[in-house]
Amino acid sequence: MVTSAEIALRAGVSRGTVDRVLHNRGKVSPEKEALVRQIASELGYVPNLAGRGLAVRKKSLRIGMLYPKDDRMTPFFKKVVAGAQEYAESLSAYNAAAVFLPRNGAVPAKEEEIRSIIEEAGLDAIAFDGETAMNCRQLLKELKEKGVPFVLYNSDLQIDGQLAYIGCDYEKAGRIACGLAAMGRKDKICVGIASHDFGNVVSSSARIRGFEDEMRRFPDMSVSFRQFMSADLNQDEFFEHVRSRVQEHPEVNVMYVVNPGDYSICRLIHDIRRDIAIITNDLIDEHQRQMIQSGEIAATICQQPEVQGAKSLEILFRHLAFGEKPQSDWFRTRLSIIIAQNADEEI
Amino acid sequence: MVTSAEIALRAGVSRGTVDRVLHNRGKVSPEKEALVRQIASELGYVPNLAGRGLAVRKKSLRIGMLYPKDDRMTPFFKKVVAGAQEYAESLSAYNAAAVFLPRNGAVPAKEEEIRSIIEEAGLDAIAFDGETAMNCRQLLKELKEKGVPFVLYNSDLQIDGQLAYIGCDYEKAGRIACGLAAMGRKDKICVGIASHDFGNVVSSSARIRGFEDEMRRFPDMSVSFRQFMSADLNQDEFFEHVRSRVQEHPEVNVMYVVNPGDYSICRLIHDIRRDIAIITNDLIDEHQRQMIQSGEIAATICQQPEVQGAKSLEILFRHLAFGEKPQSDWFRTRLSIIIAQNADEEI
DNA sequence: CTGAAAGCGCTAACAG
DNA sequence: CTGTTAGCGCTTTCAG
Repeated sequence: MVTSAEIALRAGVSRGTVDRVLHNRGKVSPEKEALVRQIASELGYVPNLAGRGLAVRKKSLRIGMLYPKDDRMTPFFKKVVAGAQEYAESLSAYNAAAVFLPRNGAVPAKEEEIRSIIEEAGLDAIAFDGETAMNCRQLLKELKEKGVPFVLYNSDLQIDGQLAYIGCDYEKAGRIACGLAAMGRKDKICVGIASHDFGNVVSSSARIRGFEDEMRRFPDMSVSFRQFMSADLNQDEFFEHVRSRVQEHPEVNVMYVVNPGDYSICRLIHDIRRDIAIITNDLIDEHQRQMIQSGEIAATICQQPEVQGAKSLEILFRHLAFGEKPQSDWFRTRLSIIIAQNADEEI
Repeated sequence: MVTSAEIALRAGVSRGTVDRVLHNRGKVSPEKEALVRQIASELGYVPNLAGRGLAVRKKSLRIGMLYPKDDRMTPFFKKVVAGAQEYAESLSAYNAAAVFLPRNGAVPAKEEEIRSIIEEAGLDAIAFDGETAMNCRQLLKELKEKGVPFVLYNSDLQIDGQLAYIGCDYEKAGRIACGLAAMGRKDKICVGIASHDFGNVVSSSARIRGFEDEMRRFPDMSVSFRQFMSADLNQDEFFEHVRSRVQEHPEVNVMYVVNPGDYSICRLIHDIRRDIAIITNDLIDEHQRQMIQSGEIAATICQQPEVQGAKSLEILFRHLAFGEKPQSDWFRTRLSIIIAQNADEEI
């Protein structure tokens, strides 16, 4: 392994100078700078992580993690936060810390509210979930200008300035669901789609788009109905609507239940007609796991919520601590297929 | 974060003594030992990895990685070794190194051959693939007695002495294959099983056992035929046997092709009858990936070969360097389901 | 603009 | 049996 001392020796300068060059910090004469850079690249210098890890303690870094907290969202984001929390423990070795910043997820984010939350916390970097970020565009712009690094996780936003987006490819998730819907079926495939939102949530609509796009591979597949939530419905009425749609469409043999955690809908559908294959997204609940293991739910597509939380912090920390840029501006979490026989895999 | 210096201070001893206690090294008076242990556990002491990482360089550790190398095995073990090699790069930061030790995989391992390979290499720890280990029981016993740590990877052995087994649950892989075979099918499911071995390889027979055991969930599923390799057949004759079996059994609608990399068999089957769903194990070849994406192969179950290589080295290194015992004596690699829509995922 | 030096936490060699 | 010390590679502060 080549060390910075080795480079200093060969370049006839001190380690301090090597460090200044390699971190673009302070002034160094152009000749020395060029020499150091050349020797470093010739020798293939890679800074030692253990050495850095010790030295970085002086920075006392603080990284904020925003997330929506309310009854409906909790199950999914609980797992995101759990993943972040586990990673956060490892930060104490570097004298760094994660600061968890819940916001009221029952109502849309208010930019001023978020601004005060993060200013109060005194942070070196921040992770935003996409839904929160959506209402904070001005704030994000300011962070970019001030040079405070931030990432977006779980759902993306068409802005620039973020260090990375961490999350799955929702269209692909929809395409995988479609592939599973088609698997093994020789007869006509008639799909019902139920989504417990107003049809405007980015993740759901991307999944449905992916599903319907992938349908072109399967000429015998068609969508019989789509049932969304709407403003004039309450929870029970939405359920009733799903029930009647299923009953009105006896030809339906596959239901794509788009939203996470809606296992009560799955039970409802299963109770009407046992021969409908139900495909869902995200496995976040023990009831749901049992329904997969028993066959009530045919398959589920998961998007690694824990990894989303952990990677968001990790990318920010490594950037602050070691100056690392993420390999790509999109860290794609794995989309895994869960069926009865591997439902014990991920929590 | 609590440091060993903090413990030393509170216990009124030196850091050297704390270190001796915490690593069971050298002699310490019983009272001091008890005091140090108590304070350490009260404070929840966790050694700092960065500090250790620097200090461990003095050990100059060498870890051996045995693997079979021949034309037939190469594709799978190439990926194992690639994973190990990538991890090995990170070892240079700790002044440690992995030593790769291929053996002739075309013939069964000879214990004496393996013994001389590893003695020559001068190793602190060794990773054995299960097939090699199977013929080296005496050697493993000696390693255990000498206190040289070793792990088994890819396939397990009923012995004790290894630090861990790193690999998948082959029976579970078979059960997953069965679940996929059943997915969406309402008609009778008739399965043909083809395995490019003599029916005695541990991994294949475990997969078939899992598959057939899981069949009890599906009363309408049955096995029409099983075709293995045998000593009096060459490659082409084996293929011909598979072909006639498929032709003799027009009722077959699912083929379980057990061995990795046998995509030529898959093509053969697909060419006979396009409506047979083919299920395979391990995705190790670009041809195979294309066959999944095009739908010629319906699904594949993968076992993370790269992780097997990397984790084998990691477990040994962390044991030697930091005295860590693995959390469990079986590191289970993930069994993931690959279909056309997610075939771009793992290489 | 540059070098020297201190110190992060841990381990091991060396004295006592 | 126990304390002291050097040093792993890196960053940063302090002099110059």
